[in-house]
Amino acid sequence: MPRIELDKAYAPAHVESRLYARWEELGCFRAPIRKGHKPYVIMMPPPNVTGMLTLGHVLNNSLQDLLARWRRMHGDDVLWLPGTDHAGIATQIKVEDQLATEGLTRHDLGREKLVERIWEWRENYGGIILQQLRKIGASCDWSRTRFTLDPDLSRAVAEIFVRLYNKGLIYRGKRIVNWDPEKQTALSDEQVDYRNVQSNLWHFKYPLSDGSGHLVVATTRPETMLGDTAIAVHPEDERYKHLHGKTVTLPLVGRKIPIVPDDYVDREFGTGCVKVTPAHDPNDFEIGNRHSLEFLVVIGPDGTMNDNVPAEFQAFDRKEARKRVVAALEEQGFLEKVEPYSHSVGHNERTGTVIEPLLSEQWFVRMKELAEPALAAVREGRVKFHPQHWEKTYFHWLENVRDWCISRQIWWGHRIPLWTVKETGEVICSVEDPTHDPKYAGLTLVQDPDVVDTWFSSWLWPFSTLGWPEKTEDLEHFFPTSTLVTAPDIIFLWVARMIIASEEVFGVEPYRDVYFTGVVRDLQGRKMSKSLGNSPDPLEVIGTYGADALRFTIISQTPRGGDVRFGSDMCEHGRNFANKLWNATRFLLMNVPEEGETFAFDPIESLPSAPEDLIDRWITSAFLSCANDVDRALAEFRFADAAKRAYAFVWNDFCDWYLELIKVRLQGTEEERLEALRRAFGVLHGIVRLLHPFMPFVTEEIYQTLSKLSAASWPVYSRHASIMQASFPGYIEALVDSSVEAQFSKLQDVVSAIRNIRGELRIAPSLRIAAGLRSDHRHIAEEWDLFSDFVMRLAGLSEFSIDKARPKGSASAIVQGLEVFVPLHGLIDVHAERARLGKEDERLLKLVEGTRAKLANANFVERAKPEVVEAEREKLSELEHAHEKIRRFLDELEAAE
RNA sequence: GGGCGACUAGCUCAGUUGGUUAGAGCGCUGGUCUCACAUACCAGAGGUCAUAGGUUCAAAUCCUAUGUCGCCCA
Repeated sequence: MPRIELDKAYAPAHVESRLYARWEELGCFRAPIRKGHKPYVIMMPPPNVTGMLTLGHVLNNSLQDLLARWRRMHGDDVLWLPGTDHAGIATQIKVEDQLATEGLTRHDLGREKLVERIWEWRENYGGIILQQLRKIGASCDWSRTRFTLDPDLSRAVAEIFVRLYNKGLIYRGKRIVNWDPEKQTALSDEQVDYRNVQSNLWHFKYPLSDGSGHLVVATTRPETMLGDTAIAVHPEDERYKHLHGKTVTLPLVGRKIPIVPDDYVDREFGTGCVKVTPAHDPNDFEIGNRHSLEFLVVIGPDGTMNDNVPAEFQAFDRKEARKRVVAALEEQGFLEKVEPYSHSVGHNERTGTVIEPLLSEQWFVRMKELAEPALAAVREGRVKFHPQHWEKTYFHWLENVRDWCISRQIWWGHRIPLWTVKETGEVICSVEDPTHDPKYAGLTLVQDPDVVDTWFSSWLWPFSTLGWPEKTEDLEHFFPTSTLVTAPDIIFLWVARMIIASEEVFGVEPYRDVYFTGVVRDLQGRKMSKSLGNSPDPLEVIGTYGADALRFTIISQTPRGGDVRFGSDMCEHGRNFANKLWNATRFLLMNVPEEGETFAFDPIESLPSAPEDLIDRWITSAFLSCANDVDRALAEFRFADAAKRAYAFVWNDFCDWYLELIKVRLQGTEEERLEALRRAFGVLHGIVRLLHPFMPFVTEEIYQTLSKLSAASWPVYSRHASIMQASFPGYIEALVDSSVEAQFSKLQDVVSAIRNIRGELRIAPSLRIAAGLRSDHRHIAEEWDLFSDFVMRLAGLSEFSIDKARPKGSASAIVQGLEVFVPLHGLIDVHAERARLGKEDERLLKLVEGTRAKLANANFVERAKPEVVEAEREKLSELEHAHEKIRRFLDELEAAE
């Protein structure tokens, strides 16, 4: 077989799409249902169907893919289910905007046509994001892709609605809702974004009806005064006690409204009197209920003043009405003062429209009792949050949960499955459309015009995607799921509600673990946003650096659940790492025999135990420890730790030390050479499997190369069409040997010490020099003879003398009790060496003194744990020994001068 | 106003239950195109662990307060 040659640098663009296509062809992503295999299931948080890939998605989905690939390599039946969300308001807006360019509104088209149009839009542009996810290597089961408006999922929505309705958990209520006058729909509390707004606080005089003076009220919303139906004061407020039960006459309107005592009033705020507008403020609504006040709606659904106000204000928009009311009050002498004031105002989180609290009839879910099992699930640890502190937020919300307004006055979404019989007023709640039911023949059935909140379908996602309410094989095998990876900002909107739904329907939790990612920010710590233009396009980043680079960088940058600061440049980290791995492979391949018999090696797990060579034993041991650490880190959701651990092993241990060391053996006899190569390839085979979940493409490409080279000789169970099917490196305790690792670290330290001398003394790298090693305690020749070739190679020596006398006038160092020296032979700067030793002398002196002081402290010796004291004593003796030596070397240097 | 989280090298972050000389990557300085990789190699500099108290023989780590920043809720 001809030698396999790799490009000098890894070129991701050449391999990524090819490999991804192959994975799909092989059906690698399809979730199997196999006897004796544990399922491992992740439901992808469905991105909006209007969505485009952002770095947030990259982070989120890279982590999901990491988990999916890792568990798949452990032999689990992995299902990672993708899909999109119909995103009611966002999507409808998108298409309405499109219509607007044609000069049309949704009313021109009518409901049916608009919905048709939106489906059309979805066919053409919807779900681009799912295509984009393929670019990062997402290994989700595309054959099971779901959309929240799919017929199956719609049925699930109707089913849950009917169940809750029949249990009395869904009711129709007249409440203050968050009304968007522009889109003309209600929103849930969670869809409202409160922003601080600079405005004014207006103080108005309301005259007492008996003519005995006036009260002053402060408000940020003058226009609502037209709908005031009371004045409230604190019951204990001495200033106003005598006024309870009296009335004031509302300026501009002339209505007499009562003064009521209510605890809600903050005595410190303003004058301690508040105007009460029960139909336009949630708090006033409560006051209105408590005191049976009139609920007077003065602002209509379109945000203009309605017929319930004096004619001069009717039909004006909220903003204009405010101006006119203030002007009129001022003119008539009711305006006491205006002061600048900043307060928070609700906005539609999607469109930014100012929300109008409005009294209207909506459908609500009664949350209190549904919340109980969901609270218990997390309290009892059946669902675990990572990081755990999010539990507090979860508890706080659920313990104070309010009823959920689920009806939306838009057209794109799941219709509410309720029909009213026009003739009888009977209400039918039914999964099936009853219109054609013979039972109602001859009667007119009118379906509720509203749709449900999008989240009312998303909360079923963990099981509606598996076919519920049908009892499917998928549902049977894959539910409950395993892990949810999502952002904490939807902990209420989605996470809590999924747990609620799952508890309600199945009495079990929808997943065992929830991992909350952080927010991706720019390098200044700002949130990525379109308007700031600080959000790099992930696809461009992939084009520049490669998908593996982006993934690896973002994974190793993610602090546990903390926010990620990200700049595209940072992807160099991942790109360089992929290239490093590539070149390590390239190097080994260059050493494969050119012609003759097929070269064969065994994957690391198949290596015979206890190889003779210390270096082989060391790299094997180090690799297995690393694999074990990575495995554990992943199991604990410490993704960055896992990535960093693997990185450090591959770069420092494998490339910097191991590959450099085996170069000696690669220049030895043919037998030595092949033996060294076989071991090295065995380790590399383990490394690519270890890294595959992090960097799927480059590892697959290398794996394919290794297969081509040698698969014929591998055990059948380790021959795979794709690395995805190979096993994640396991832990073989017998091959992990800490004494070997300790011994090896001596070799490293000796080499480093010589390099340090070379570097500090400015000895040209090309200059081969002599160096030596000795110890006061025992003869070390035997042990170190084996290593001398390696030390010579790594430290650039022409000669390495072991346990021989140290020539006067040497540069020296003490490492692990060993004396390392480099004879100066007059060609080296004595001054520099003195400076170097002086620095070391100072450093050691400080340590020695510090340690002595510690041990001189009777309290320490008495109270600290004996092993700590003992360790401290040992440390002192070592430090003293080293320090003495350095001192002596310094003296010698003086003498030599 | 209430709650949560963060503050460690110029930058981005590690630092497990208090206990060897606080680490890494990038950046910086000096040197190398050493036959895998300059997307690299070798060496080096750089930190009173936000501040002030406290607990302890011992604090980056535990407690309290303060400051700065961020997030959530109202």
